[in-house]
Amino acid sequence: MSERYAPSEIEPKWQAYWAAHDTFRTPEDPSLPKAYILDMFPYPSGAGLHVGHPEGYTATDIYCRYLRAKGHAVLHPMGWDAFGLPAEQYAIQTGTHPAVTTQANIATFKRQIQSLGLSYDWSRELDTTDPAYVKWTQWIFLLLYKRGLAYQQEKPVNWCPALGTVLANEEVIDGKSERGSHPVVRLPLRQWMLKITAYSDRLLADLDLVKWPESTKTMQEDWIGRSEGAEVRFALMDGSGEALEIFTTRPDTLYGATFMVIAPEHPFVERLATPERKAAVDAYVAAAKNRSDLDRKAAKEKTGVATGGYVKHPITGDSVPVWVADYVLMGYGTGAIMAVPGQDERDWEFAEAFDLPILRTVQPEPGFDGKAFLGDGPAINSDFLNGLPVTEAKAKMIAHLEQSGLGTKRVETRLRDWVFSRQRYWGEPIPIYFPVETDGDPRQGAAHVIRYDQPIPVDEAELPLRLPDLEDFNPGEDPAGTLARAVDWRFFQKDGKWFARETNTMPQWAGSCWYYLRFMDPKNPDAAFSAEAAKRWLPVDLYVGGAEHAVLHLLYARFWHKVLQDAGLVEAPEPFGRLVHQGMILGEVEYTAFVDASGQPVAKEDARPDGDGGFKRASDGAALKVQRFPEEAVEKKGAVTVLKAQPAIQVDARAHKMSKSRGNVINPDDVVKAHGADALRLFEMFLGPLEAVKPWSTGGIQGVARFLERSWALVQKPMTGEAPSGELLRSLHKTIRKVTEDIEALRFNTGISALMILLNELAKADPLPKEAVELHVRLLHPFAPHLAEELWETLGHPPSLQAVPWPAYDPALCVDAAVTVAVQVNGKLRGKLTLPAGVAEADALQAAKADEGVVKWLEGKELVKTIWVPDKLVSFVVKG
RNA sequence: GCGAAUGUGGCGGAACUGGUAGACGCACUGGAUUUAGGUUCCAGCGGCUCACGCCGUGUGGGUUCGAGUCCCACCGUUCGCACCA
Repeated sequence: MSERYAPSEIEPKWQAYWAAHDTFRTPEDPSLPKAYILDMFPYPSGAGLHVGHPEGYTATDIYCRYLRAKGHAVLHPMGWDAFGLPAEQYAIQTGTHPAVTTQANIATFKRQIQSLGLSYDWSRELDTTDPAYVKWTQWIFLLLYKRGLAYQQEKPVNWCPALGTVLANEEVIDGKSERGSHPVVRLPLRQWMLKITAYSDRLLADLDLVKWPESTKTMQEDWIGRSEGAEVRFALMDGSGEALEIFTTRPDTLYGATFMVIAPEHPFVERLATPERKAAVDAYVAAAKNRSDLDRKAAKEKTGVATGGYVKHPITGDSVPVWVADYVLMGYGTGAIMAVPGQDERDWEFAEAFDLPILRTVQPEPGFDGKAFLGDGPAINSDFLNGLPVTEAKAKMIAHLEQSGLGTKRVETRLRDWVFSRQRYWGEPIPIYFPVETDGDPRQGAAHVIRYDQPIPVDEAELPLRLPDLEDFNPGEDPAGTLARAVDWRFFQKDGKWFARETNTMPQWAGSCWYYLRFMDPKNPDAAFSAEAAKRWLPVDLYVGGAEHAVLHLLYARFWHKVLQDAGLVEAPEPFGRLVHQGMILGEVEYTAFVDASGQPVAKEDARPDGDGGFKRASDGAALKVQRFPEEAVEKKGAVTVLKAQPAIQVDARAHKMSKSRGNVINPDDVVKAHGADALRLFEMFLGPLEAVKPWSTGGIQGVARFLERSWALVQKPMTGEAPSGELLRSLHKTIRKVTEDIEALRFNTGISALMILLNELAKADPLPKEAVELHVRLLHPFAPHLAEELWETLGHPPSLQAVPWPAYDPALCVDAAVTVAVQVNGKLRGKLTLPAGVAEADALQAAKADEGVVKWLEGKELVKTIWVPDKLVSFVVKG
């Protein structure tokens, strides 16, 4: 052993020890309480690990090491979400097969993760691109298909020519692809859809069963967007007997419906447009079709045109004019609304813009001077509803509509079915094929028709359906995707007939929808996972991952889980019992100010956005740029930070997201090299609460590195065999309690702080009881496992420390013998007393009154009230 | 615009159900050790004040003997959603 703490020596040593001894293999013993602790598995990008990854991973690692020491059977696996666009794009550019790139990236990620000493059971490692895994992803797809939850639909989708793929709405940001910012156009295409909407009620209701951050639950609720209302039929006036169906959440306001609005894509547009209005309507519809989402968002003014047509009000029988406007969306409800300007802001705006009548049907509260009134109040102008508050009026109207056959109660959700196919190469092939009508060999270019209306599932025995090997990964111009070009793979003969395979592949979400299930039973060749494994391990007890997955991944995985539950494969209704999002680690704080072309700093107040993402000087329009200043060049002045050289110039002090372009990325490899994995782990945990967003600080790591060195030094000191006693004993028990409670609550920053306090005390102890040092090492173990193992060995114990039970504390020893009692007079602190714990009220009051700091504040005053908080505080209220 | 979170020293952050604000660490200052730098150790470190003391948890009000913590209004920052009928 070397003289000094040398992480570069001890860390590889213990990593090798753990690997050789299978220290973290999941115990089979069913008598142990189970704990399934899961990290969101990463996409192994070419950039390698980021300091953000170890944050969540270290948190779960600490928790797992603690639980093992507490005697739990811990399942803590790691794997790779390895399908994905970057590998495919790299393949397109270089011709390297995505599998090759993916495996190389996985190797890098694995090396980096292992260098952090994380306690994964690597025997359960999985990779979503592994055919043995793909087989079961496809199997689950077929399960969905057979349960009627997967269907094909021609859909206008977001076709991105540059990526050669269709993107989900949520993957399109401002009309560009989320990855790569390529332009996106709308195009109708045959798609596989998953009927997630069939589960919307359960996905909503079962959020009550899980311990998740409230914000995440709210986001899922909003995403599902359930609203109750009614479907109402307004008869067409053309004598066809057909009706315009609308959805409303405010059936109580039916009497206030002064006009109707339908979406430009609504099928009735043609029928309702009168000959004299047809040209205007057609022009509006055509314009709406060409408007990008960006334009639609940017336009605040309501636009629309009257069709000239009318429908019949179901109750009053009045003729109601029908308008076309793009503020009504075809994708929600029925694509048609009854406009009630009196109680709806959007309808009010539209009515004002086009001079349409407005009728209030809810009495606004006195003094209300707004426009549309959305609040509660008695119904007015509404015949049989008059006087009823909103909720009752709604119910009464729905009952009336149902009785008279004019409408029905209806629940609408914002959630839409999930577009599940991608026109990509690097994904799981969808295990479906179709009959082909042809006279020749379609592989040779014979004319053929693929009967997409007759899908046939691939036989389970034939799974996995593998991807063909290609040399050219270019998607080409065919939106049907890369696989459409692989004709030898695509077309095949069976019993003399030709068939064509589905050329769409699954989205990246597919693999991550069920990986937590495969981890329970990763090598099973006969099933996705066994029933026993599911019973033993589900649900996941703690799931840690980024908040960016708050909606999509977590909602999709819950959906699949519920389908599997219905199929009898899992019992637990929810996959993830407790969920925590680690906060992002930002780059180091940067100081910036505007400068002009000559490099002269310019005050913030003189800068204006130039409308092009940049800034200009207000006075002369000269272009300004944002310049970084070193920390030494700035100082804090009052509430603001300014340049030292020019205190009139205010600088912006803030931390930014780490990004390659900003050049503020911290590579964990560098930190490990400089300070060791234990220091990196400890520092990331010490930075602040796990859930908080926090800036990295290169200097700050010194603090934890010093702490580790001092822990090392402590163990090199002479020790006594005598048991700890007195205040030291109490400190030890208090620290055990604090660290235990903090680990349970994932409050690692304060837990580490408690260890630092203990170390400071131990460093001063003379004599130094060996037992106390051992306790420090045992408590340190989950946080800095390499050092703790090394010190445990130095102390003369056989490895591994992981096998040593977690220390227990005696609550009786967690209280101090003496307490400090604060004395307040009229709420202000006037003195402090040191008294024995559990002191009687009378004794404390007597001591307080006698305290010299307090006496002068009581003299000559009348004592009105005395408050006694045991062991804490005496408060006197005086008058005069 | 709507929704959620958040605001505490120069910095990251502590503070259990209202009860000693600033734990722990970084940076900084002084001292010891050292040829020197670094390391290590000791001490100090919210602001004002010679001091008694006063002020201080984004701002302004309120409740309370007592508010970082509870209530009301506002401001800033971050995240999410964005015409969802």
